[in-house]
Amino acid sequence: MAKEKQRFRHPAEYYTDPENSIGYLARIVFRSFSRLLERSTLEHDVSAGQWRFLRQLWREDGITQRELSERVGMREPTTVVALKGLEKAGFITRKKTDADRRKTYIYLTPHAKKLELILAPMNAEVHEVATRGMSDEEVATLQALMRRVIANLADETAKLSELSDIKA
Amino acid sequence: MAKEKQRFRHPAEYYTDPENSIGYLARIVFRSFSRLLERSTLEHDVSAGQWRFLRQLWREDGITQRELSERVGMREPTTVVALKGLEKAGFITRKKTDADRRKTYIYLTPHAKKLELILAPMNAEVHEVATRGMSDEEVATLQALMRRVIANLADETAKLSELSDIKA
DNA sequence: TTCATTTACTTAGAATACTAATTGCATGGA
DNA sequence: TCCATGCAATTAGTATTCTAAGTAAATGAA
Repeated sequence: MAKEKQRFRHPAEYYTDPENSIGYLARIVFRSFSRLLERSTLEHDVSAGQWRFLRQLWREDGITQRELSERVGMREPTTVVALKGLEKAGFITRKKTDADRRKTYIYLTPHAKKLELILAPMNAEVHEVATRGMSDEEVATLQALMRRVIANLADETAKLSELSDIKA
Repeated sequence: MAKEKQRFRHPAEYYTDPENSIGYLARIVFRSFSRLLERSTLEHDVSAGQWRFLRQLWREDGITQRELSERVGMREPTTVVALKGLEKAGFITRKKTDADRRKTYIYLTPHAKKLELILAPMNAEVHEVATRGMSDEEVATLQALMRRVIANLADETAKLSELSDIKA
């Protein structure tokens, strides 16, 4: 049992025991979080997907579609579809200018702006629930470790993309 | 600055700063992880979604569709669609028995069984990349904290479901 | 000036996941 | 025995997300 401390690094564990996989755990965290949040937001006709766009617009109103996509971490076709829904539901309006006629600027309607006071605390509540019984340090540790995982995966993805760019 | 240590528990931070939200971070971890894994598995015509079903079947061959759904954490209609794809691709076969003619048992084909040796280590590799530069202890901490978040959210969801059951 | 390239957005088509409703089968109490 | 109830799988319809390919507008180098 001298190697006991090594057990988390043994590859076999990751596929015989999915419950230990960071990817699997992150999926469950994300989905549980989203579903719980959606229980509240749906009462105001806002889905979890729409919530992510609204959250960004509460911070930065009047940005372009492309900027919004980047901030939210979605591809542009996704944003197109989401904005269609948000526009239809009366949460946003789109505006074009003559300065650059390709760009579309997104603005919140007064209704959507008011919703911030109701919806934004809902996320905070779910966050409180999710971190119940955890100390501030533990929460900070979790955030920091997840960010390191994200950075590691982004580095690797960038490295692999470079390689395939060279091949192409 | 006496309250500096409290900053992670202040609700306002969770919606003015999405980057700190556990839900947001988990989403990025999950998606980065899946995409990186898929880069490798797609070379063997296995998508990230299919991989999750195969992984479970490598552990437990011959279970029912319902059991498979539960283990993988998917709803049954999702499993139906996924299995259709897996069957068409020659990874699984379905069998019915007379004992209970409602049930469908899922079996891996010899081809899919062989793929375990190739595909399973790919997950381990991505896991290695994701946790690069982290000590075994840090990895274990991350896993434990995510599990606590999952347990917290599950508790709350169960509590809310009970409440709505009573109302109904 | 002109046209190749880049940028911003859109469309088309697919994969993955859900809820709600349906079908078919099994089972246990009246 | 029979039927209400419950279980297993499916179908139908929708939402969210993606990639690839397309359109229209702006830009910059020859």
